[in-house]
Amino acid sequence: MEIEKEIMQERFKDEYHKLMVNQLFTGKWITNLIAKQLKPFGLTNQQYNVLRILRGQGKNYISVNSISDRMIDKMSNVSRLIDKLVDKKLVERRVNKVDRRQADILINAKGLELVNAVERTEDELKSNFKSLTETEAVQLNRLLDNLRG
Amino acid sequence: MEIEKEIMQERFKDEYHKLMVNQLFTGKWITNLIAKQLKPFGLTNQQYNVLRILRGQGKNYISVNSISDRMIDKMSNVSRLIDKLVDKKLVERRVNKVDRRQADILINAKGLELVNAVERTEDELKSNFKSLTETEAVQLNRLLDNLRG
DNA sequence: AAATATTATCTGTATCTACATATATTTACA
DNA sequence: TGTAAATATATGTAGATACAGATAATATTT
Repeated sequence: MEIEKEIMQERFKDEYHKLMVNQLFTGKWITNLIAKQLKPFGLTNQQYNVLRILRGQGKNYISVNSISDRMIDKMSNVSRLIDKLVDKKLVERRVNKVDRRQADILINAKGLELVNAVERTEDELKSNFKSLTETEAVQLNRLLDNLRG
Repeated sequence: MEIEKEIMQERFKDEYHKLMVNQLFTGKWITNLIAKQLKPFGLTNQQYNVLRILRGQGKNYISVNSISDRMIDKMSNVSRLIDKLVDKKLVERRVNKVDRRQADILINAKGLELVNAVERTEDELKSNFKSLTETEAVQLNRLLDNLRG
């Protein structure tokens, strides 16, 4: 649907202003779709993002800072986010032996199983985007990258 | 910058998955830019969004529900958001005489002045998007609308 | 008209988020 | 070596957010 209709606004000052609003709206739209996908699994979007990052590291430990660098939403409290995942027994945390300031994090079997279970529901999520052809998706990716300069 | 570099991920499963991540990342990027713009004015992104909606209504009162319909982020607590704006003496709230369930909201002079003051700083915000030509902006808007189906 | 459903807004609660600051450890360098 | 600076993570706090449910007024049905 056109962004004008989504937020009942008839016109924008210029194409850039419209783009800003459209971008914010679409970002929120996807965030909510993912939140709904994750709800049955008891995970927040950020927790899921962290679990996927950890899965990508395989059996290698990774520091809190490195996780933050790889996150979509580079928020400030990866610490407490990890706390939650430790509480849920999805990841392990231990002090790095070489640099004792550093906390090393590793996903465990239960965590892996959970990410994989979520991923099995991806088709339903993706069905929301199928109105774009792959060519358009490529084009959109390129424009978004350009937008951020 | 390419999204792969922004989040240090080498590859995505497919172009749609990349698009989802890119869209979330870019949405968050803009959200943060706006938050920074608003900080000196003591407003949150949603408060600013509401004030602009109210300004668009001129001297007409508008209900809490209608505000919600027009918001970029259609979150659940417009009530408490309005509370904040009332506390700050930027808007007025009164009970609708015809339908007493309904709360009518109106922006006041101080509120108008504040939105206008923020808007005078828009050029700096927009300078972040100038890497796109207007043609590309039109194209991006169209693709985002298509993405949401 | 009384009972029921619907609508509009508000409130309670747990959790999340942003920001500032604290703590602990390591590095740099005088 | 000893002290300051830098780095990595954690914590305190205020406020924002999502969700469920409460309250109040209006509309609909019987």
